[in-house]
Amino acid sequence: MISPKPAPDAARASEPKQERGRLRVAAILEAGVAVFTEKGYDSATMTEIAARSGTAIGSLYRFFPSKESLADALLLRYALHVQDGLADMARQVPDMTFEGVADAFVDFMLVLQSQRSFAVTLVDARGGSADERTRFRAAMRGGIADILSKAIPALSAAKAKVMAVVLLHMLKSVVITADEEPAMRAMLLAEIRELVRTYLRSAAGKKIE
Amino acid sequence: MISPKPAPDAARASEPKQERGRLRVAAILEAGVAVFTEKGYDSATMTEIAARSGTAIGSLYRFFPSKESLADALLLRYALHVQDGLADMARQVPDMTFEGVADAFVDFMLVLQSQRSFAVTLVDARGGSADERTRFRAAMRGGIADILSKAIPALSAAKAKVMAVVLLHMLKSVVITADEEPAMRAMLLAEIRELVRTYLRSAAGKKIE
Amino acid sequence: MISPKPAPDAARASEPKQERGRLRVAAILEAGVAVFTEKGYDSATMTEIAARSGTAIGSLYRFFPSKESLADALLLRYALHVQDGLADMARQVPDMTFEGVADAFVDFMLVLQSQRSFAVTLVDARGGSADERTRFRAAMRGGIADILSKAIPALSAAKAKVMAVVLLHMLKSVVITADEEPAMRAMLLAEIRELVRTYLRSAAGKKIE
Amino acid sequence: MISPKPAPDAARASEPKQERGRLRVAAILEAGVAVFTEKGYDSATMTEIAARSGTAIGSLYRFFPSKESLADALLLRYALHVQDGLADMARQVPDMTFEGVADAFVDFMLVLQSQRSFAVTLVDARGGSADERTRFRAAMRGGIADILSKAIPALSAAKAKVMAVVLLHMLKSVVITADEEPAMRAMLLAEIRELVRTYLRSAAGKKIE
DNA sequence: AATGAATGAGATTTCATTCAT
DNA sequence: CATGAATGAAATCTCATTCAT
Repeated sequence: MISPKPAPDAARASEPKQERGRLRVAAILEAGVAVFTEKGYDSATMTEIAARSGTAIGSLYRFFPSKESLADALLLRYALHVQDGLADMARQVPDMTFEGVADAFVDFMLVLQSQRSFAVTLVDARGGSADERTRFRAAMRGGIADILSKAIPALSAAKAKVMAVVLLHMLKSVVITADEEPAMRAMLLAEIRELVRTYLRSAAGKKIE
Repeated sequence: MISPKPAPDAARASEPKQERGRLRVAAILEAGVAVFTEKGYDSATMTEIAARSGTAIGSLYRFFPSKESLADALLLRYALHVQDGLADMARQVPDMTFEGVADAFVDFMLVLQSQRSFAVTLVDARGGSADERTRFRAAMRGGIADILSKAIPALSAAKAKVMAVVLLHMLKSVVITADEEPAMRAMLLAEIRELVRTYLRSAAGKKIE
Repeated sequence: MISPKPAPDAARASEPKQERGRLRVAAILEAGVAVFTEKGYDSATMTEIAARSGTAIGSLYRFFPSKESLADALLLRYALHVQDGLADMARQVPDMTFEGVADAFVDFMLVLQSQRSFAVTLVDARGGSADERTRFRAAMRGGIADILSKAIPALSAAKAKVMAVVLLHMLKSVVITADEEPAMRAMLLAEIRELVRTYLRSAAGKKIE
Repeated sequence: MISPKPAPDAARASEPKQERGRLRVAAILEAGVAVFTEKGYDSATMTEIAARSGTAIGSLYRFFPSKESLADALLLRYALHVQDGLADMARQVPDMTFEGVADAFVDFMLVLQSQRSFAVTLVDARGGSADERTRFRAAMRGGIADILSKAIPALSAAKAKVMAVVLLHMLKSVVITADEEPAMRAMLLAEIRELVRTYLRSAAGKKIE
């Protein structure tokens, strides 16, 4: 993340260039999301990403010196976005019931996926460097474990971590329901929602009582 | 990497008519599983599969006239194997408790995955023809729904189908635990096992009481 | 050797936008003429055309995204050239005798063939798309019929068309004489010239007297 | 041409084998004609020829050790057939008018082509060895020149040879008309027939009077 | 002798990446 | 800096021909 604040009254001479660059990068990232999502990492081509973002291939490579680096950047951006969301959620947990937390998890995935489901593609397939993928996974798990700890104070750190992994996997199914027929999808979401509630409840029950 | 489109072709060009041919095909299938698992569908290359199975590239194409046909054949073989396993399980359900059924599901996935986890790769990514993938998914869902219906007779067919989808997704996490460190893996498996039990129990409870 | 089917594509992927590109394309076209002429469509290889034009194979495919598209482009270029020549000839017909017209036809073929005799190869064999070949043939026939109508005004349109087909075929022999020994070739050309004259004369005579 | 006459009362023990071989070869030749005609020399595959003739690929190679040798054999067989026909024609020439001879030429091509038009493919393209092709052409030219000499006794040998080349080329158009629509084809054949008559007549006139 | 499995050079085509303009 | 032409390794697939059974 490049800090976006120049001195407010600095000379504007070089500003437009930077501004243009930022727009260009944004366009590339959007195109990258679109193409990776549609085609998968391997079948996506840098040429198409360049074309869709209205960028010359040479310019694309100026900003992202390799296909992998572009995937990494997308993953990072997505990770930050997810972390934000999870942090928000963590702050609201104290005022929520188990059911509320469970629903919040499912809703959170629904929001994410409506924005970009490509993360599944990139994280679960081989997009980007293994490092970046690992980091991303760790961040998500950490965020979820944190929320779980807050929602169920009796939980040990270890248990929270284990539950986070399982919960994260369960939540992925939310994204996958997008491929189902609408009627089926509705039933699936209801079922998943119920299962997450059950999961949290039972975890709390076991530990608490 | 988009491959030059092959005409839609049968899963297999010609059944081998000699013993030699059968051995060759077996070797190719094993190598196919290995390479698809390691690299994913797109990144796997026919050249590598040929090399690993000690087969000349031309011979590989004699039996599997396209990359897609090889993926389809693997998927089909795996599907048959899974169906067998689920059918076996269905027969034993009458004598089992909920806990027993839940454990059987998890154990079943453990057995499968120790054999070949590539199905996840091939089914969830873009391996093989969409048809074959759809058929495979339907078969798995059907088999699981069947077992659920037998284990919880009060279940409606529709509810069983929905649960099968959710359960199948949960069980996939069993395969994925293979990437975790041994200690973590053990804890995850225990957790998943418990969750599956909880899921079955709550489904039964809701319908029954 | 059947090539993996390409999607039907435009004759040219992208017009070159720089001077360099234009030179490259010219070099490729020349090499294409040479190789197609020597080897025929099927036996000609893109690799050889690239090598002979001093072009990397990837660059060749940048301009002509398939072997067929290259053949089509060559055919089109040749067709335009031929149409020009026939149009020129049509303009001069009013001032010519039958003998003059006959000789002009033969000379026209001699000029064409000294430039590139590959068209016979590409049109009569299976070069390029069937569409392009058909269009080419129609253009040639039309041009010749036009001249015949002008040279022999009494000719019906239908008769002119039939004669054009026959005449065109006869004129092809001019190209083929290139393979004969010089002495033989001279005699053949004289003979063909005489035959074409006879043909025109007899067509005129029949209709006129 | 293998002489087909064994001693009439020789032991029959080995006969069936030879007989089988002859049938096999005949089947291969027919399949060869069909496939070469449909696909052209390059695109025809030995595998398809083997399949269509009900022969194992290994057996095909026992009789014809290369694709070229098969093409040569076909060409040779065709040449003999053509020579026979031309020899027949030569014998009948003394009793014929110019018009009769001209028509006989055209009819002869019609008969040939209805049998196998593949010769054009094989001779004009690159099928078989250059040697065989040259020999074939020479034979046809010789046969035609011979007939011309008989039909027009005043013709010098050299002139007959030249005329044979031109005439042969003209006659090829008969074969090519097969691709035209029926109505057009009829008109073309009539036109060609007339042109051949005119050619012979003018040749006779010039030399005689 | 017959069969068909096996071979591997070579063809077309793609695409990440570099580099001249 | 931007542009897009150029590069070439590598992938998929074919087929004439050989060789083990």
